[in-house]
Amino acid sequence: MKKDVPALFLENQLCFPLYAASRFTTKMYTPYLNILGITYPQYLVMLTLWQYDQQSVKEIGQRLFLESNTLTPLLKRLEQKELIRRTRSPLDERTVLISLTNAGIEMKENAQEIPDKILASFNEESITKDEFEAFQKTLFKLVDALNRKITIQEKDE
Amino acid sequence: MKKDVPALFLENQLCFPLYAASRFTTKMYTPYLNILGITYPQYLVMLTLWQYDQQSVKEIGQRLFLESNTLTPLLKRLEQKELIRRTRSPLDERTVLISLTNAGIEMKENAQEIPDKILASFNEESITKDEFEAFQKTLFKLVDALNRKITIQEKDE
DNA sequence: AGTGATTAAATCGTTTGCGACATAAAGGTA
DNA sequence: TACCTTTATGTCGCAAACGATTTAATCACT
Repeated sequence: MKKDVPALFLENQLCFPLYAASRFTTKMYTPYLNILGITYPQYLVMLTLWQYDQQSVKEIGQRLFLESNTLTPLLKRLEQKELIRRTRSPLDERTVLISLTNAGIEMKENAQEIPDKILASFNEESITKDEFEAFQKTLFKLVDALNRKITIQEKDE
Repeated sequence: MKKDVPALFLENQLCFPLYAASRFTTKMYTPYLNILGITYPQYLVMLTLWQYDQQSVKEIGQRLFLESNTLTPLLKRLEQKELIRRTRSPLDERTVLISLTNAGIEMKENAQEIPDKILASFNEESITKDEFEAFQKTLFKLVDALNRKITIQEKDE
């Protein structure tokens, strides 16, 4: 006597909304990022560089949960835009160190206003501050839990 | 005297976790979907067909917030796998009606267990039921709000 | 020093996601 | 009916994601 629709409906209620919300938020950023001439994933890489300065591809990957197969081409595009530099580490020739160019550093100024504008467009929404903070908190826990699960999953193979 | 890091850090706290959570959840499904031989977006399309039966590309797009430029190729792949049929509507030759084949209908049985397994793997997590439900609720509101914003944004152009 | 395992990037192929545009059918109006 | 607009798909090109594999450097251990 298993219920039929509910299961396939219910699951829709976590994974799919996350997928939709993620795509929507990316879209919210797009007009602002177009002005800077970068994409959303490229913006995430710039964020890590603005925050933590020079670091290896590996480290960027650990922060964004991405690997070299995604990052290498993306970083090459940022290099072409002359926002970053890619240099082999003299200490370990395997690692590629990513650092900001002057143009990359300067872009931070113009990027500064983006979070404000995104947040501002939510001011009139029916989501209270408490609700928002609780949401954030659970979201963090979720990302953390998922990250652990995925890591286990990968180890199994 | 603007604070520098916080803004670019704070914004990191909504858009990026959503992006990460979405990618992680997709990854959680992958091993189960591999058995069925479909991808996660293809699974979402199958879900709408299992739930609402025959419908147009447009309708599927409205449910998943996707457009024909994404759906058409994806649907052709599902057609190649003989899970769906694509037929022009006789009433309106512009619309393409998507319906399930027998194989597509049968796959529902095997897909049934997936949500359970995903949920089960969260049982031991430190997220309470109340917390989870509050999270879901806010997530829905967020998707709704974002959807409205995006629609306005697109109208502006 | 020599050699097998590990590690960091990179490459390759496939599928998405999406902006911009094309095509063809249907609707609306003079 | 002729013509203009709207609508539903589809095509194209680019940029992610990501599994699988490759390459080259470093490590670990004898």
